Amino acid sequence: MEAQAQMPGLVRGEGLTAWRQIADALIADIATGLYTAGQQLPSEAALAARFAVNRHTVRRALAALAEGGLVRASQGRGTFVEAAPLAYPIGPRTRFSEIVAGAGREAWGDLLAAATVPAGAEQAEALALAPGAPVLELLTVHRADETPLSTALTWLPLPRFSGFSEAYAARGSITRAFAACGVDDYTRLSTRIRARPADAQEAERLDIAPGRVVMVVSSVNIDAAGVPIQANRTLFAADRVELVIGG
Amino acid sequence: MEAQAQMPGLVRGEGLTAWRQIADALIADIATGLYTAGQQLPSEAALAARFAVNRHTVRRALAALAEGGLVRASQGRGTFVEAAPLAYPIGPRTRFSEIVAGAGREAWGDLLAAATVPAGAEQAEALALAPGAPVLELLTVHRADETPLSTALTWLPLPRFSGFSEAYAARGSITRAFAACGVDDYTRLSTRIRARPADAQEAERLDIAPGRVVMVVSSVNIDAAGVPIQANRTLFAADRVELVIGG
DNA sequence: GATTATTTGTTCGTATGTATA
DNA sequence: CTATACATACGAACAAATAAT
Repeated sequence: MEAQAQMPGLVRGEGLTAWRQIADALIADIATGLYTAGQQLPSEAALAARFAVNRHTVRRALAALAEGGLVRASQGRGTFVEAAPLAYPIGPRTRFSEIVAGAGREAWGDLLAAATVPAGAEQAEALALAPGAPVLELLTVHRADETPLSTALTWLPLPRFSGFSEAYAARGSITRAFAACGVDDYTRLSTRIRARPADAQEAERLDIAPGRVVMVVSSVNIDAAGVPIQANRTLFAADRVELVIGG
Repeated sequence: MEAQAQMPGLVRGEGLTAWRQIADALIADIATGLYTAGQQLPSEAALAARFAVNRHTVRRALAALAEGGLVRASQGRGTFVEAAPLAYPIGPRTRFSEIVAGAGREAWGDLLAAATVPAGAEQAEALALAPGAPVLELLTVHRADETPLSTALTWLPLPRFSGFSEAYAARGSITRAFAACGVDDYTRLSTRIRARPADAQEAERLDIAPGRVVMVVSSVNIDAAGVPIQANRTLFAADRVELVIGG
């Protein structure tokens, strides 16, 4: 055993594991701004050389950072510093597009699928419909500057919102699609929040690793007359969003 | 093809998939109390026989229930009904003891540790103190009928709340401890919600497996005069609690 | 479009130290 | 004291995705 102290600050055999010290060093580098949000870290090979350890040891340290949502690895591209989580106010007038735009980022929603389905028990109750009544089900992904923040399943009562899919696909915003359907204003009636690991499909839609945590926000929106117009189950990537109430 | 309608209510080839109908039937069974929390469901084979479908179809239905947190499968043991999460309203007058009591369960908070520490940057800002000013730091666990629902780190400005630890330990409630310190009313100023896996210590305090998801709720409480009296970081076991806003 | 280089992801194998039964 | 399990670390090779040529 020799040549163990080639990297300043990396002390071997003193209780602190090598990967933990490397992780701390990288955390400090990010905190001090040496690496900034969106920036690519040096390759695993380069970091292994810098700290004079095996590439596996660097990978263990990077895994710890990824666990905390600080960085994200992308096969074939590199490892990148994640942006600080976006503060997402939840209230009676929650609007994804306005929140993202207010943070200086560009908002867009992609329509992945649309189908007419009979309302399940939960959706029927939320929308005050008979169970089995036809509703429009939309699967969407919502991005801020190309980064997916959330994915949602949305149910809309159907005779009324038959043209919603096309309006949403063209405008990329629930608010604007509602406006195109004659709904100028709407408010949030109720919100319920849970959290759990993402399954494989959800993870792919949000561009996160399977098993990472998502916050599940179930809500109901009503129009100015108090009629329920939208039941919603939105999954937020917990690493990228912080829900804010009041304040 | 024959013998496809042995189970009442299961209609094939009518838009509703078989697995969706089976899922709805099981949801109804759980809702009506046929299967109760903690109880083991019939085996997949038994359910396949009951609905006259292949076991794969039952598995698809059970996967949908597990997705929603209604049941949990355990390899080699069986599939069990999960306890319904406690609806936990988050608002300006959030009181743990009242919420739990309102659900017909007994609330109690245990004080695990108390210490006088210098305020960190975050706590100092929340409490409008100078960084490093002495604050009382409490580590608590909150139970409903012996089941831990949450664990919290609480910071209180110190000249004012020197007797808080003893008051809390004796009364098992933040609200009652505040009353003992002369604070008759307080309201929640702001709330921020994140979610992540629990580490080993947190998991032990909440009596959950390490890595299970916790919702991290950071809040600030103010007294009737608008003075910040408490900064708080509460971890909820995501399987046991559903946060509710408005409605 | 095809090729090549770069980068992360995965899986072997080996060795060592540490905590536990 | 021994045996077992687990975590840590190094080495090598290959697979898979991406970017540049």
